[in-house]
Amino acid sequence: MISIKEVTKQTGISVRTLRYYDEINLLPPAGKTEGGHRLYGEKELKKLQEIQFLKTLGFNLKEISDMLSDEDWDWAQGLESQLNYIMKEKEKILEIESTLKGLKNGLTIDGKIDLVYLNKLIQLYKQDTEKRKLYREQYFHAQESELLDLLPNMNRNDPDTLEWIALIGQLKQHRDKGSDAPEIQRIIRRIHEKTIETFGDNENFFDKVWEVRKSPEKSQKVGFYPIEQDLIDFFERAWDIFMENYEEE
Amino acid sequence: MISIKEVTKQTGISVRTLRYYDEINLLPPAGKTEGGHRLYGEKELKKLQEIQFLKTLGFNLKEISDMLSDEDWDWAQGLESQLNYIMKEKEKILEIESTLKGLKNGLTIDGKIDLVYLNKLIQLYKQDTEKRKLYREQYFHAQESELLDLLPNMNRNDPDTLEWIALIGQLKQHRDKGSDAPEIQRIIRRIHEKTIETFGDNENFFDKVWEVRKSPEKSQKVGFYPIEQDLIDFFERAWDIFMENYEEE
DNA sequence: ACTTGAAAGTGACGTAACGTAATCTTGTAT
DNA sequence: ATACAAGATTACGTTACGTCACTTTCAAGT
Repeated sequence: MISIKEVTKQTGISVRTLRYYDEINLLPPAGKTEGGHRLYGEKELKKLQEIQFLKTLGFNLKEISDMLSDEDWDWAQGLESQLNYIMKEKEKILEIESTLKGLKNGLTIDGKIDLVYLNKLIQLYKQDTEKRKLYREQYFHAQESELLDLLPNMNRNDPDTLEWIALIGQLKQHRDKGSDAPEIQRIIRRIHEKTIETFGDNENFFDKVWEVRKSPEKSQKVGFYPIEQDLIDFFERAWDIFMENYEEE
Repeated sequence: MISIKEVTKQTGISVRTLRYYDEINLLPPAGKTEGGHRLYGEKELKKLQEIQFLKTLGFNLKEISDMLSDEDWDWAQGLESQLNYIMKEKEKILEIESTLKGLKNGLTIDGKIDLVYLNKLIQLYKQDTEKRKLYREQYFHAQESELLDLLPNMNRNDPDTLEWIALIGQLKQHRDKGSDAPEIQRIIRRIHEKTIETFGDNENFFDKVWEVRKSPEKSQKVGFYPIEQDLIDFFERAWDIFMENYEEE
């Protein structure tokens, strides 16, 4: 029989917790002193460890109580349903993660956030996975469709995507300097390089992407992140200027 | 100006929720009727949508309140820290998932669960990833080490692992029938087939695995799931019988 | 035996975001 | 004018404890 203090020392579990477990009858102490101080034995220590372990599995105290008190508890069933629950939680978390990343990327590009608009966009995105796929396949071949995923994807967070997004963001930032300004042309050069790195010299594909990109409706249907029309126009002008100089060399 | 009922119709949000948002001053109604009934306008509807959206991102109402009331809210920072938080939650969930799967598999093999023992095992497993790797490399070559992961791994849930586990479980179930019983020999035959499917005819490797498997200490160091000694012995006898008949053919 | 400080006891309130009564008042359609 | 739906207020329940506030018990030293 050891004191409550000893238990907390050995297990790291707080006094309050032990009192609470006593209160809800999950783990009553083995006995009490005359003065009413709780005393615990080996059996209780073991049960305490079991409780802690089951807690790490995400069970709540009620469930744990049932499991440990019911001699005929159906572990297979219990674990299965807990796993189901956890898988659903995982799905939720993964969705949140991808939405957050999308938001971050959108913020980098736009500098501000229209929450309601983005919400709609995301709802749309979730619902229409199938439709979007069909629409994509109309415009692009199977191989090309894979290439599409290399474009800024909003929901990814890898260095590659980040650079695309950073480039578009920079473009926007310096837009007021005019499409032939050296800063702009430097950015365009990098975009050009990156395009070649990413897509090789698949010119045809690049043109197709550009055609879709230029139409907001088509962009939405394929699932591109929306970029303001005037930024797209601005980019096109800057791009043309760059290509003229580029071809002269 | 629309009534509270209209709002719930349009948004699906409960009356209680709206009252609560009013109470904590997150979303006060645009006005009230003489009798004190709440009235909402377009602005409030939009804000409500924003709140709902931010809630799906895992923010709590206090945070949302701050974000929406502070004109200079640092979205980049806020999203970043929320993403951090979510990533930690994801880690937790993933750990729970893998532990639950391990438990399920252990249950299939043993038919019962010693929670404290398993807890220790899992703690050990988490701590000693590095040590285990080193130990593995002493016994097995690099390529072989990859093959090891094809063995029943406790924390995986793919059909392949499940079949290994089912086979071991069946073996245990019918152990009382003796190592030469037809049921046992059928199971062994399947194990033999599966071994060849998995490892090809890398006999040398299989012998090494077997050597480690036969020693509980070595098994633990390499990270194999613990199987009772007498089950291993039983399997060895059954295996020998099978191989004799097999080689005669 | 007496004192004293640490350890333990028992309430009771707070947390997050509402759900769920219970009871009373207001709005509105007939 | 009346009836019935919709709304208001108040308050308790939920989870797993943390954190006071105040009182009592324990163990050690004198």
